[in-house]
Amino acid sequence: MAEWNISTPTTEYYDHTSPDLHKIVAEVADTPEVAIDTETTGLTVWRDVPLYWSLAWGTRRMTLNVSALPYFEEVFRMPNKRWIFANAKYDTHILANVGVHIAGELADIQVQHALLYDDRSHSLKDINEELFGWRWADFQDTFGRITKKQSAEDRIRRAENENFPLLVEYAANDAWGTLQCYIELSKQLQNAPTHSLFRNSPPYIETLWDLYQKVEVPYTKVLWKNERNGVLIDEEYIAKIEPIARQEIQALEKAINREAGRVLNPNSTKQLQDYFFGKLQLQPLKMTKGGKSGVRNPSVDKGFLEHYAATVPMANHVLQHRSLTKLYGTYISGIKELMDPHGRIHTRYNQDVARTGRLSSADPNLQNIPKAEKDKWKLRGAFIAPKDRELIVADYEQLEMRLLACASLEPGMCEVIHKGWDIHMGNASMIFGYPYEEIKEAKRIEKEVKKGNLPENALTARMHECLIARDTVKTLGFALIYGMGPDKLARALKITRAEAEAKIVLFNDKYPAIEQYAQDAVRETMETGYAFTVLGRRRNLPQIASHRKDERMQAERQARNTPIQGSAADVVKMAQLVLDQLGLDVRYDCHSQMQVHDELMHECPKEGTEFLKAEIKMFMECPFSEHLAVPLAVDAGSGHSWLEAK
DNA sequence: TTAGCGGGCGCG
DNA sequence: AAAGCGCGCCCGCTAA
Repeated sequence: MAEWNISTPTTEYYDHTSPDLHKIVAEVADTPEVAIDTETTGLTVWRDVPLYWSLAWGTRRMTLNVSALPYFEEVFRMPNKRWIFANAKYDTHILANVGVHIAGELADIQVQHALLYDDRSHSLKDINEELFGWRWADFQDTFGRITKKQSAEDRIRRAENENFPLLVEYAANDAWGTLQCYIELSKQLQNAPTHSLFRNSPPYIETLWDLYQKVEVPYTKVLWKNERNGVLIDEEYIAKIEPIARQEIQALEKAINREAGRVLNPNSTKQLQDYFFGKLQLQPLKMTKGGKSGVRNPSVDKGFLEHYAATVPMANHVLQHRSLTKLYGTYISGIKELMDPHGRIHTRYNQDVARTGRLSSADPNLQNIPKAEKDKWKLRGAFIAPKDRELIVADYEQLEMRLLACASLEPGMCEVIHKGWDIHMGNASMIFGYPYEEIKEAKRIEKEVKKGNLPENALTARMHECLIARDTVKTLGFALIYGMGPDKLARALKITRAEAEAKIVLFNDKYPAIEQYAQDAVRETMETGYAFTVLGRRRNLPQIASHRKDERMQAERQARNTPIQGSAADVVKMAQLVLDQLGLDVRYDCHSQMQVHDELMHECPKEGTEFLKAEIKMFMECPFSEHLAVPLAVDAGSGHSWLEAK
């Protein structure tokens, strides 16, 4: 009858009154690997609690009432157990909310699945369908849709009364499906050989199982701690900005309506297109992609608006309106709902979404908060340390460039790094021939002029040339390895296409190993089907053999980029693991609370700041040190807020 | 009323 | 003919 390739034993049910409960507790205590899942009041990790939970091992599957949870407390404290989850961080937050802390290992089938099949969905139900052809009704189909009026708790409570067996079956399916996936995916990981991007690679990664078990499993707990700690938000700071921001936005909207002579919503792409290209008959600079319908329209993006900002008042107004409303919606009016009762926000770090192995961050996304230079309200100033504590912010200096040097072994670039030169100034010197000291001096003078300590004319024409060379080479480096075309490069550098092409030729002439690396990366991906990182993480790129040229070219650019971006992610990940293993939290009350790709933020007692800053810097610089052709460098600062610490 | 998509844009 | 990569969020628009 069943179409799926999986058996589903009869489901057991227990609560605190079940006479056999002590037997189950004893059995779980004797079982080394147990799958577990929770059904909860909602999805907010710092607030919601379990209502039911389910277990599966061997041929047993059961749903338990939350009232049975306390009887397992000792079992959860046992250190040598492996608890198998689908999205381990979520369930362990929910359990921690009722005082249950898991000492054993946190296995996660979503993380496993992401290592093997980076380009597919990693949700529990999708994985089961993919592996076994087994799909059971999801939460919504079982309990009804969660809306503003009907919470997850409401839905489950109703099922409790109306169709209890259905609830019991649903919860047990989740744990059972998780267990079956774990068994299958573990096998597949063990049978998946991999290798490092570098020949002199870390020797401890031979299969994807090694990567999973040695890196990703402990990393889940590190992320859990980061999420749990959260970051303190200065509520007064936000409250002070809010009315000012709202007023500025309203003033701009008034100006826009006056200019248009009617009500014009500046957030509407369509209305803007009508205005600029219909009413004003402006010349489009480029077209949008067209999307599903394939209808390409003239773009009203930032580039277009900036082009007309000086001559068309509306363009200038819309430009300002965009940057203000973006910040307001996301970080001023939006952030309050995400704060816990102690004023902290708890972002979710997603370990299995970015194809390169990077993290992503959501609710809120802490990885795209504006930099201070661009942000008139200085939102980073709202991220603070509590009284008597301090924030330490440490970030890698040009991590991707250093890894590119390692991957390409380009002698010029390696030399620049070994000399301890600033990478972009050094590269500019190597490629355009200006003496390094002269570029450095030009940069110094520029800084003084900007500060107002020196007059404008302190910057000579020659110095100006030096600075242009430095900016050019910085853009060139990123552009070329990732496959940017000469057209876009010309636009980025504000030069002609012919000039851009000449600069590309010069760059490749002086740094030939860079383009060689890129070609090797593409060739390896064509041969193996994968792009590899330093830890042997691999990204499936089947489109590299596509007969469609645009698809193939995109895959080629991804094949160039992934080893660098992914290896950078590996480095930071290893650094976080090392810092966690040092036990800075238990030994010095110093807690990691944020990762922004190449930057880590810790919160510590004020008096420990200087020591801990040095400690963090040292251990961030050490991952893979014996395997890399050039050293890594970390810049660490501290302060009361994110703004001050940088 | 809601879901999904696309445009646009912030970060590294 | 045209070509950086990787994310998440806001908004408007459209379909159901």
